[in-house]
Amino acid sequence: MNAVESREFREVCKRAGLAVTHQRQVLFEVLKNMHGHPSPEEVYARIKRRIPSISLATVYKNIHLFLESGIFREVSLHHGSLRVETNSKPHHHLVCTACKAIFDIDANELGLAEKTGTLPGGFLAQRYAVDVLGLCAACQQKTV
Amino acid sequence: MNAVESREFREVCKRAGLAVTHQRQVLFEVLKNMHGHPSPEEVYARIKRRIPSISLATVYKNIHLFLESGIFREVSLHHGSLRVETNSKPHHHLVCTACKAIFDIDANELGLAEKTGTLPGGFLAQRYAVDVLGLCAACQQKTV
DNA sequence: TATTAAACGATAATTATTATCGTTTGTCAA
DNA sequence: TTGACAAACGATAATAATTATCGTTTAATA
Repeated sequence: MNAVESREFREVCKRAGLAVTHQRQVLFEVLKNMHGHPSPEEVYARIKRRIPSISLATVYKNIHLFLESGIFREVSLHHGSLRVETNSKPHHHLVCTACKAIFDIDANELGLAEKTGTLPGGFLAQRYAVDVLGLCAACQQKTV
Repeated sequence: MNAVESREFREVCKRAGLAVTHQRQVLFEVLKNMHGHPSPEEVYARIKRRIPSISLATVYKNIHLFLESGIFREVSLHHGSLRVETNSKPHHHLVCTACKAIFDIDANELGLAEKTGTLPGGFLAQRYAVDVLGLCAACQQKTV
């Protein structure tokens, strides 16, 4: 990491109220240089090559801090335990980023023009699952 | 459950190649009558009121069978372990329902008209996370 | 450079889920 | 109807992912 990147990282930490530690800095770099959607274990394996003594717990804690601070995002907004969809009508989800509540919205009410058929790359699109992220009415009140 | 519903359930099981058991039938009814996005534990609590001796393992096993057979869906397509998004550009996901692979696609390449601002119900929409479900090129070959 | 809060590493604990296994039940053919 | 056999069941052990705890180390800042 060069001087400019290092300064940037210090800025990022300052904004998030995080101390600048070696582990945190290397994790940041590693994540920036990974591709796709790595799991904490995969990140841990990678960062261990640079800091063999690092703990898996430190990786988890710092990934969470990065997510909370908006420095990185997670792939699935509602990962965690299995949930069954009981609404059989075509619908999408309104996900409140504050309270994590999920509301259903009818597909036609959201009115997206969903392209099915073959997409670039040869992917055959069959169905769209849309999460609209934002704030529910109740949480908008609270944050005012 | 009346005679018509019972016949329907038998049909559903026949199509899925599943035996018609009492536990399975009650689980089916309970799921049909629940709302939202219940977890297996919540379903278990509910079904226990009608079959106190039922095992949590049975609930899990049958929920999975229902999901595999397409009788119900699960809320998140890529639930399970935490994944970090390393692609900082606005993009969406192509999710292969066969091999579970996730490919990124640039938001503008997908070209959805995303309505932000306040939606019906007072939800403040800030960002869209779209999963396009279908089959990747490789899996289309296999299923031919 | 001394103080203090934050972060670290090791690891125990927890949670969600899956596997195992002996017993029971549903299916199907005779 | 019944008997054989596969499927499903309940109890619970095992596993995987994640989080909590706690004594030690390190960074912030006065």
